[in-house]
Amino acid sequence: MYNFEKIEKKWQKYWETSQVFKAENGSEKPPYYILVEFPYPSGSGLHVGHVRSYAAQDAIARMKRMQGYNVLYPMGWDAFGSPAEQYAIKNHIHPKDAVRENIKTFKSQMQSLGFSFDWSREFSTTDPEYYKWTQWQFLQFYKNGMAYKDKVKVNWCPNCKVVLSNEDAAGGVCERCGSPVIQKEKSQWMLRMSNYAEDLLKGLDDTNFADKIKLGQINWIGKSTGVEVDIDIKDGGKFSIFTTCIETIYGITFFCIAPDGKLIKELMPRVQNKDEVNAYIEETLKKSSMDRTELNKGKSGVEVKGVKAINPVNGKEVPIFLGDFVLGDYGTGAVMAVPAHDQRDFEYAQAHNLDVIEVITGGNIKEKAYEKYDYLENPDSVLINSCEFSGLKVSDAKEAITKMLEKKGIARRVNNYKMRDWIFSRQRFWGEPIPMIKCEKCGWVPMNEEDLPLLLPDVTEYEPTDNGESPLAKITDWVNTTCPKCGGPAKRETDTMPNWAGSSWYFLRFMDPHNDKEFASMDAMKYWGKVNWYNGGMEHVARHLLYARFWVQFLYNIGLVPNKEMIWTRVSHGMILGPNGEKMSKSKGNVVNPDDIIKEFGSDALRTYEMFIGDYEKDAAWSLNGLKGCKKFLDRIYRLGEKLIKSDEYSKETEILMNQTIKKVTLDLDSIKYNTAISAIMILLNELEKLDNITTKDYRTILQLLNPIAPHITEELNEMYELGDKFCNSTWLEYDENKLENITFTMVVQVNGKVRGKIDVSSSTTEDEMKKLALTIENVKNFTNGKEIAKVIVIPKKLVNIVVK
RNA sequence: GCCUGUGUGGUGGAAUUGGUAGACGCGUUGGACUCAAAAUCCAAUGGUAGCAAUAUCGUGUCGGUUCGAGUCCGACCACAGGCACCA
Repeated sequence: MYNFEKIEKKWQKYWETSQVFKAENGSEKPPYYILVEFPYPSGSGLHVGHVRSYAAQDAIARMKRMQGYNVLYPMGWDAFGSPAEQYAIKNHIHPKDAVRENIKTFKSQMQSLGFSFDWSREFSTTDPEYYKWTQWQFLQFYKNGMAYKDKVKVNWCPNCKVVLSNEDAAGGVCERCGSPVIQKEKSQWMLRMSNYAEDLLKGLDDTNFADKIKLGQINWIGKSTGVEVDIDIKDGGKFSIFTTCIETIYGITFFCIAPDGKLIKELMPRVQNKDEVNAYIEETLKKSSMDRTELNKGKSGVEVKGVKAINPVNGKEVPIFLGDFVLGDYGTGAVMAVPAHDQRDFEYAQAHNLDVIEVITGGNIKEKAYEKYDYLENPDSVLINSCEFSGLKVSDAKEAITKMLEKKGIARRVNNYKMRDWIFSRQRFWGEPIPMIKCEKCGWVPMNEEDLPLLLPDVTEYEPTDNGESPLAKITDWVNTTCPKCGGPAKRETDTMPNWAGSSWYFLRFMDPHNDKEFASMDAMKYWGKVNWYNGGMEHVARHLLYARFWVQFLYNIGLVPNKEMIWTRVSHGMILGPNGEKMSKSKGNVVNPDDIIKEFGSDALRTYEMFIGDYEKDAAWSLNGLKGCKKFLDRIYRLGEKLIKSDEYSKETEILMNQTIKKVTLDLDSIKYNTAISAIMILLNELEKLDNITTKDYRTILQLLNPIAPHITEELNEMYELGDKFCNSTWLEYDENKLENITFTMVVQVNGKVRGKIDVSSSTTEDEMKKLALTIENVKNFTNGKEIAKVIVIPKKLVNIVVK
């Protein structure tokens, strides 16, 4: 048992006063930027899950420093957002006061874990010095035509009285409070993210994200390539449809249009069954797009009577239906329906008694639709019932029909994206105020950049208004202002930004956090380059990562950042689950507080355990016994110092293992395999314990290998036994390539692939010798005697497999 | 429904990417030390049979490829996450 409390405090103090972890901009050392998602400083304090990722990145940071890099490992606070606001509403304190307290707690918890953050770069997204630049960047979006105000149908949470982004309303319920989301029209600030769909896809090639993470991005963007076709309406008018399956155009038996789209409004005067249609529209508007697009739902819809569409390829008159599965804001808000070759259309046709016309051979359309996934893979499928295109293969028909329609001037090849523009307004208090002013004469006018930051006022009420306006709307002193353009009376925008805003560029600010001339200097950003490792939760992979990439790409395009992608590798850690294997939560009573663990076992033990707990990228359940095992390991490391003899050579018995372990730990830390790195150190410890004496070099080496993971105890022992420089000022370990191989190896002998014997032989044994030796083993003879040896396979320095008949 | 993962002892997990399955840790059992306990140390520990040597079965299931499969291929099952009438 060592006095971890005293030791840990001592070294934390030393690191703080000596500023060894301070990163220098423009240093001659090669830069290395390690980033971990900055936390939202919640009231409940640091979670053991935070510890996992900070400890992991800390280990890399410490090793990289020893390897001679100028490491930037910063920490800050993502402190805008609704939990602080909700807390403020409940407890009648200003969110900024609550946030200040929470940050204090988080910071002291982090410091008690000895993370090597460069605290000189700390900031919070709620600091006016920071959000000034978030506002400034918004103005750049605006000035470049990328921000606009639009009346859009938005997800409205009646409980929180806020508009939610499409992403925040997943599942048809408010992400924050769980209430059902309804659809409501509201004027919102929007960012033209859809302009970047193609660039965001292409940019993935310039990153080193894992495939599953790239796929997450690709799925969000949701590109589909197809054809937009103009459709004439009988007796005047027309509309467009978008399809990815133009080859089925002769199979159209009806069209389906969005109940919430513009087209139905235009058609209304001609509609015969107005009551029915209106009722259906009203019904649809109650539903979120999530509800509308849910599978296993009745194929609801009504025919729009009195209006017919003309199939452009054969002049047939076709009925038009309203269907809520067609969304007004995706594609053109209208689709062609081909029941023979689309299962959804097929079921719709059955429900509404519509024709089914087969146009591609190979399926059984009496039972179900023969869909593109199937016919595209069937080389025998050809078109039928398609006039001059009948007999063509599907891929040829696709091209031929498209060309024919293009020639007629009624079709265009287009790409559609699921990803929509980013709804950037929130009717909240605790966010960055949007620096826009509405003038009676001039309309929307951006604030003068030199007037930023636009500060949040100090008030006592944070409740949103009942009509959904931000609490800021009630503060008339703040709202009333003058127009920057004409000087006339004007009002400020009262919406604030979403909390994704501040986190979309914080990694740039860390490169130059105290700059009051720019959000970060080009020199600083060029020096640091891309973030080498970005760690965070899997839950942020789709949204946060996409927003951040979009933000950076925009800044790049207006010449303000040096790279189009600023993040090279993204790593996501698995969750730490409760001891029962379930997600930790207060309600389940399975929350582990890191403070308690540090107090009882020390932060080195906690760090070591969380690194040893399992595969870093997978979830793992908390285990007190596992933690105790790691504490025991550190105690043994401590006691190992009792049998030191002075020597700057490795003990002969462990020289090979030493070199092997240095190699393994170095490689494992570089590839986030912390659990096997620790396991290798444990194996080394087991061997060293067997010796009567170990050399000071042995000891220093094992301590240094462990230092990135358990920095306090290793620094202490290194100092106590005067083994050398402090690790935080040392260079990393080298291994000798010539001393990685043992003089003997265990040769495995198989007969027909089954292990029948093992024998230790010299590493210099040749393949022929291995063969001969194999056949001398008694048990091997038992299986080969009297049989014909057909083949002998030799894997050098590993095994011999004898194949007998 | 689609996409992406995952599936290995009592348990957390290893396995050099096709070459000894179960490293390392936990737990359990036995032993040493102790008046006793804790701590520590030593030994054993996938199932079955056997005193043992050893044999046999064994990485979700069923097949296949291979001298050899946890790893590759095909089909399926279960769980987790994501997306979704996206035309």
